[in-house]
Amino acid sequence: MDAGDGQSIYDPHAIERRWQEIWERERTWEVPNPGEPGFDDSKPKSYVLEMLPYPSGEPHVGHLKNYSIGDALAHFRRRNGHHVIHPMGYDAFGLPAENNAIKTGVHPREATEASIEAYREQFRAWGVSIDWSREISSHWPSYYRWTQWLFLRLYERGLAYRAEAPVQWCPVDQTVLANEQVIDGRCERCGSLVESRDLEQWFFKITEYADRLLADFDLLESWPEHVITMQRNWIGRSEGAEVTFSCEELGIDFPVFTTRPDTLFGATFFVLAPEHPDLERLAAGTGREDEVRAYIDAAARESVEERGDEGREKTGVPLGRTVTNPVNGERIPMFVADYVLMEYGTGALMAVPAHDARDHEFARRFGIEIREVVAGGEDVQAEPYVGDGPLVASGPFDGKDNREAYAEIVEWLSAEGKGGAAVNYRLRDWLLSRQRYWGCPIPIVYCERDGMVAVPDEQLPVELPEVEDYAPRGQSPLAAVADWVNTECPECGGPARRETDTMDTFVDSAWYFLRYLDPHNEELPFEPSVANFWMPVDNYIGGVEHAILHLMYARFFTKALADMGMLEVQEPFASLFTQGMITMGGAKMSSSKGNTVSAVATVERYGADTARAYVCFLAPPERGGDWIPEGVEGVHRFLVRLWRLAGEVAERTDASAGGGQAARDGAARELERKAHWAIDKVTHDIREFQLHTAIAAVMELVNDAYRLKDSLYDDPAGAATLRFATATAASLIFPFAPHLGSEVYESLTGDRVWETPWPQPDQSLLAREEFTLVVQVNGKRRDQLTVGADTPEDELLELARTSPNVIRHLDGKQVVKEIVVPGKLVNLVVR
RNA sequence: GCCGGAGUGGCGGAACUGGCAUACGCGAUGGACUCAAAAUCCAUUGCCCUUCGGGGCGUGCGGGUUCGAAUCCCGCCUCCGGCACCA
Repeated sequence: MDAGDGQSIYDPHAIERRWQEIWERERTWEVPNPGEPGFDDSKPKSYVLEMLPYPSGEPHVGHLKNYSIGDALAHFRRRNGHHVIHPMGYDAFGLPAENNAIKTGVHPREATEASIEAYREQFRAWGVSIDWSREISSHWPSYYRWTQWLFLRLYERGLAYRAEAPVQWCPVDQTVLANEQVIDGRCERCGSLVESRDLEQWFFKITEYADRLLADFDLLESWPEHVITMQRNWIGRSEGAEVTFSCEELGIDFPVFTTRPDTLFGATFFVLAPEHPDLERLAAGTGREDEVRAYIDAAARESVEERGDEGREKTGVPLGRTVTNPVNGERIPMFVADYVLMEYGTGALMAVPAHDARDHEFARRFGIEIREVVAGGEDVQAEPYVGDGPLVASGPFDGKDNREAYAEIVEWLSAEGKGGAAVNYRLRDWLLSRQRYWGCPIPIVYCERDGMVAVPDEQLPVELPEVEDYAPRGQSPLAAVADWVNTECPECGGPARRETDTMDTFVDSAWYFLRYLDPHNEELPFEPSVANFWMPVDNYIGGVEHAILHLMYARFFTKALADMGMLEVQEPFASLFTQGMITMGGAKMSSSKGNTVSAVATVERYGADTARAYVCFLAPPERGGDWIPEGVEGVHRFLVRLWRLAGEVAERTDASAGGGQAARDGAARELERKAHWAIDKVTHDIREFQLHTAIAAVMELVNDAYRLKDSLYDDPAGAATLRFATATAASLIFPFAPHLGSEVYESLTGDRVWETPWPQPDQSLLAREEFTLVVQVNGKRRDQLTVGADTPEDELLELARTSPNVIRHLDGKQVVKEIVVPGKLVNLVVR
């Protein structure tokens, strides 16, 4: 370690190993639950959580960034006197491991556990301050036992149900997908075009919570506005009316949802979705059966993307039937058309071509009447008019403003029993069953006598059996495991078959943050009193890609648990921080492009401290940033500078000398002020997640120390200040470079930095003694003067007026206005 | 199409409530050290003009408010993200 000139070389690996061993041996980051030894009632709690990783291969720089941000915050909170819980786990179930198993024959458990080991090793090598006593993994029976338990609680409450529904099917992965997992009509995982199928599936009734999921945004402390907006759009609440049209020939009522009850008199046709269950009945006896059936079949064969393409021409087939418009008794023709979605509203709609673009297009194509009922458009025959105006051709409502008429028509409908106000959501129930192996088994059996029966709690977990063949065949590979599938009915003891579908992995991750709080509980998923102490998560940190799915599912579970009396909070995550993605050469990193940066290699080359500090420094953390190899060098150089400075200061100054009382002036005063400025700045910036400027502030402090150090060594007060400034730099960089921070701090103070309270700035040193007065003439800077902070306004003005540079610009003109901003500038306005 | 977000040097970016635009880092240039190089340290670095005092222009574009605008208002342009036949 000795370079021969009395200076030791910065050897990150040796330093990092040393501190990691101490933290591991002393279990430094373990935190007790209330009532356990070491728990201190007087401390506030802080739950700092990064999204748990999906273990695949080894961690990449995105993980490094995620956990570096979270760890910085965890350290900051601890040193500010909080009990900080900072746990780690693995989202271990899921398709990639299973697809890999199909390809290689390696059991998904084996591949996953090898990967978990790689992650664990990296987290240790990075020096992340994790409470390892709380580690969990979603594929452990001790974890998924409680996933199943929670499923059963939801089942009991009718929040988990089985139903046949048109679902989105991925033909490659041979499984259904949740609505949220279909991106642009393609499977989120494999990219293949998604098909529609009618299947019996398990759902969670998240729609029952739609209103609360919207309303409770108000309870959040700090979430990015755009994430809230995305969720709000996803839930897609629409207010409108339900209106019943009836087909008198067959005696069937067809309620429809509309957001425009004011245009009811303009309905000139009626459309059903191709999946509508009444189509067969409607077509029967009209002579159009074949044509209708052919259309339905064609629609079913189409991919979701093809069908959803907005640009394509409208298609449809007349049904040869009519329904009656309740407001005017008019009989209008019925059609089946694929622009109507079965999943939204009632799967049927009233078409008002004059005032809706889609209906307009369809009407033009099929030669249906386009009847204007809201005046104000140019020519509704050519272009639909969607704006406001007085009603026309609307019977008793003629001449009324359409918005006014809206309310009156809804009232009329409800008085007549023909409908009323209604709300609809874009949000669909959460389809959670998957026809795949590597997931949490659904704890249900089917008995010939008793039908669908829940597995009793004491028989949980329903363990995932071993299989030889993971290939999906349209049903779960579990269906082939005869001695697992065939079981006894818990009610009658008779023969029964197990549910062979497994759960979507998003179920596993919808509650994991609660299991961390009480990970060894064998009676319950968590003890409510313990959870109520730690919850909510104070800071949740992760990628924006989870802005909708995971976050909404976790919110839903939290609300359901609150309704069961197991939680007091309504929202799991008080503050959310979404980090931006690190790119390489401006492009997303991917192994196929060959532009990935290995976190492991970076840590091996520069040490964890450099790698961690760099990912926090390269850009504002919420924004993405491009990985620049020279930038890593720059941060490394800074850490080396701090290291060398500390070595020199430790050697040339005396720890006992100086104290804090000696009078400081000149350079010592300047450096002392800078140190307090840095404390203030870093404290503020960490709170604001401005980690890059926090690190920049420490860089400034170190730069100033370098600039001033040679003038400080000879004087005891100066030497003490230099020592203080260097130790302060170590203390402030500790959240980002914990090993170096610990090492330098200890060498200068003999103390462990993480046991040292976060420094407080001396307010009296933050106030400036003098400042640079900017003098402007007509808003243009003409001079700058260094003046005392307490200089009175009239003196500032006088200084400004007499500045030679200013006089040059005043020359003969008349000063019409003088503006003085204390502590900043003087502006003379001349004419 | 609808809903968000962002445009600042050669590059990543900074600027708390309108008050020195470009902190910090990268890159570049010059110098010191060295036989030399690397490393390190020091200096310079928005563009244009300059008699070296300084002057002009500069935060996507065009207007406006103000003593003063990167910041506020109006109208555009571009890029990124989300949703997208949701009645």
